[in-house]
Amino acid sequence: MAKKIRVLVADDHEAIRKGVGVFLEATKRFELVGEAAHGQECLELAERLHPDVVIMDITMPGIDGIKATKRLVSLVKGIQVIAHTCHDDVPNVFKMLNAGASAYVCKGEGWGGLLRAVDTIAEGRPYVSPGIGEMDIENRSATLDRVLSGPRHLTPRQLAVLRLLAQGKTNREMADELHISMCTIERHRENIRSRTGLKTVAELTRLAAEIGLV
Amino acid sequence: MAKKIRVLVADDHEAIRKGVGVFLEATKRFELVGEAAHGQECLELAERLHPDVVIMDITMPGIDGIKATKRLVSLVKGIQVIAHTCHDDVPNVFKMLNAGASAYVCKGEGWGGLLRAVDTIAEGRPYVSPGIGEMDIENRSATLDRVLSGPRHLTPRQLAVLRLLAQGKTNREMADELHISMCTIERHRENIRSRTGLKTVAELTRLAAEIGLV
DNA sequence: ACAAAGATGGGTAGTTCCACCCATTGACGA
DNA sequence: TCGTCAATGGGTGGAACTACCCATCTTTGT
Repeated sequence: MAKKIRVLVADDHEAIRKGVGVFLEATKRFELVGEAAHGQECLELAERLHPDVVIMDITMPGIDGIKATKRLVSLVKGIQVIAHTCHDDVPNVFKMLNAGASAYVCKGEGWGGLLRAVDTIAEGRPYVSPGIGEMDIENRSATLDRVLSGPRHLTPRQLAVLRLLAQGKTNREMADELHISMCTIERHRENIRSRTGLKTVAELTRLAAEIGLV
Repeated sequence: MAKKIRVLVADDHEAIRKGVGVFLEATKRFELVGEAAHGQECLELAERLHPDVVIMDITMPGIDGIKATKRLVSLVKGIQVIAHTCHDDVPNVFKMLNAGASAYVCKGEGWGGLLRAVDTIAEGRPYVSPGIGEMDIENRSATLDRVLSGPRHLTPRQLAVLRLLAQGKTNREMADELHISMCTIERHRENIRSRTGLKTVAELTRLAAEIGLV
């Protein structure tokens, strides 16, 4: 077997870090080179240790996983980031992938998910846990590409509004649920319309269904 | 082999009748006992010849296939009706099945579909061409049952409006497409709302998707 | 023959949404 | 630093939809 893959784990829960560490060592294929409890520590360790892969949580005190990922990919050449969190909603998946992560593994998937993720990105392909919005990063449709990347992509906030809209919520209900004013909801809907070219609720609902928001 | 199954064909296109006839005779399992070009002729022949199975088109001059089926099943004891048409929309499927048809075969399926239909209904089970709204008459969901049967079922016209609604059409566009006034469209939507309990376009769109209308 | 149900058409008042316009704030990258 | 973009909040006029009311006509089943 070739040289072990050097891994850095960033998670604010010690139990998770230790668990991942035990798993990694048990496979004999990985080497745990460091642990970080927050984004700042993660950046420092990564710069000093130059790991091959960083397993990154999203919710961490201070610099969160999304910001840390953005900085990591421009800071450490060739580093691979695996998002490993319990947030299984689509907006967070894409925030992490857009930030530069190569994989997204739901904690609920267990250790096997991490192993598959590492294997997959080692082949240069992105990986997303099965069951997240029924979406496969490799088989995503042209619609998915159009909506979630490129110049006319939808922002996370817009996706959140689209999801609520597809659930049948009115502007008033969406405003209450997102704790913002109705004016802002209409603004988001306006932007969604101009970017997707779809104006009726029915069309937007089917779009939401296509990309796995409902 | 047991006695041949006696078949009556009702279709306003002669080419279809002859084609079905040739196919039936070729199998050595069926006997073509008569041909009808419209509903009235079909009823008369069926009453006189007492066939085992009637292969019935929907669009026929005078008495159409749906009316003819309703009368046939109460007129000729134990007769089986196979709907055989090019209308592959769900409302027509259910109109025929509710009228008393035992099977629904799309003409696009070819002769093999008819053969499978006869085999299936010979075992006492209903048959519907695969690919029609992705719906299996045996595995239909609770939603499908609720919407298409019972005291709160949707009428064919209401299903038509629901389908157009789910496609993103406005009331005016639906009115033009169905050649009725906007007032009637609103009336249908009102009835759909009261029967399903769903009031937003998003909810109705998802319902339409569930039952295979889109 | 009669009742029930479906389909058709109309009116009116109120609510919601659409399509434009305007602005400020914060974060990020060139 | 400066420009861009996302997110926030606001206004205004018109279009669309909702929730009620009313009716006639046909078909269907009893």
